[in-house]
Amino acid sequence: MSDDLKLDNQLCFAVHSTAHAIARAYRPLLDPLGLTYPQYLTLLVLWEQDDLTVSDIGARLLIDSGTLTPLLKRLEAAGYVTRRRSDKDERQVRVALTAAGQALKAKAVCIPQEMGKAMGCSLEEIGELRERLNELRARLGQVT
Amino acid sequence: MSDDLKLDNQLCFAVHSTAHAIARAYRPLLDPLGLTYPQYLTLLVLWEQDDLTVSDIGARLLIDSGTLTPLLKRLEAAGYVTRRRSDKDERQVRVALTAAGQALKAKAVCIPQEMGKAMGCSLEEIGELRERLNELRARLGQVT
DNA sequence: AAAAATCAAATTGTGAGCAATACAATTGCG
DNA sequence: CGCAATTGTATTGCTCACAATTTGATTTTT
Repeated sequence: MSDDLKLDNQLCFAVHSTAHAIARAYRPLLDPLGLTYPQYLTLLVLWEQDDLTVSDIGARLLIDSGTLTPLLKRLEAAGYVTRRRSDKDERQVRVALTAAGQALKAKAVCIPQEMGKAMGCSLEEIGELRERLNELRARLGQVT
Repeated sequence: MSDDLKLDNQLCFAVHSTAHAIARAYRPLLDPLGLTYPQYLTLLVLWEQDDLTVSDIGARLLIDSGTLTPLLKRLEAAGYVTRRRSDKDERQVRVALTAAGQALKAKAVCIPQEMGKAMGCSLEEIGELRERLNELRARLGQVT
């Protein structure tokens, strides 16, 4: 009898459950900012480069417009971003940070350190693990 | 200027996006069985040990009953499991595989090999990565 | 034995996530 | 130029995830 179907032998479950554990660990840090974890990831993208189209953000986060559109509308409702059609190409919606959205970055800078503490491992360990996961994701093929 | 908030420096994003990539990679394998990825994980638990309560399954998968109850109802509607109140403690709902649910295991045995191919790494690599993720998840603290 | 505390599941409400589809704008080709 | 194909976003419908609350059963306390 093979153990291939045992839950504890599945890499997929290790990744899956760790992703959930991470999202849960972020919650107490993000609640005070009124952000969910995917909203935080979206702002990370915009803090790095402002004024992007919906598909730019989707390409960065590897999610599609069906997920992003309602999420961006909630960020807009919260006053952190603006959404307006591009003049050049009216199919595109450009997403830009508001002053409040930019200001939020200052409150967020401490989050990576907090998470680093919660993860309780060295920077080398983190970097090593991150690289392995990125390789794995790349091998699993690109989206869309 | 610190790079702490750069998306590509975040371990959390590597885990998060790899988890999604894995779920997407499973889809073509699970679609023919009429299963979603979380439903597949649930059946992995039951194939290992049948006749568990909802909380037993939740403890194994690290998810709560609010997620599990509707998922189990869908598995019941698909004819793969039965749900009935325990005689001893009527607060508990015992979940058991039907004949169809047990039979499905035979069709699922090839899935881990298929995924192994898609991931394209050795068994040692997989085991190593799995261990590191499990340690990380443990450090992030237990649920509930 | 009755009341209180505890516990298990289900329910409700919000926020994702994706496939499929729709629709308008743009591009490309004859 | 004109039409078809493509592109970018939005919409719909289904599933998953969790917090908070509710319902009902069991155990503990008095």
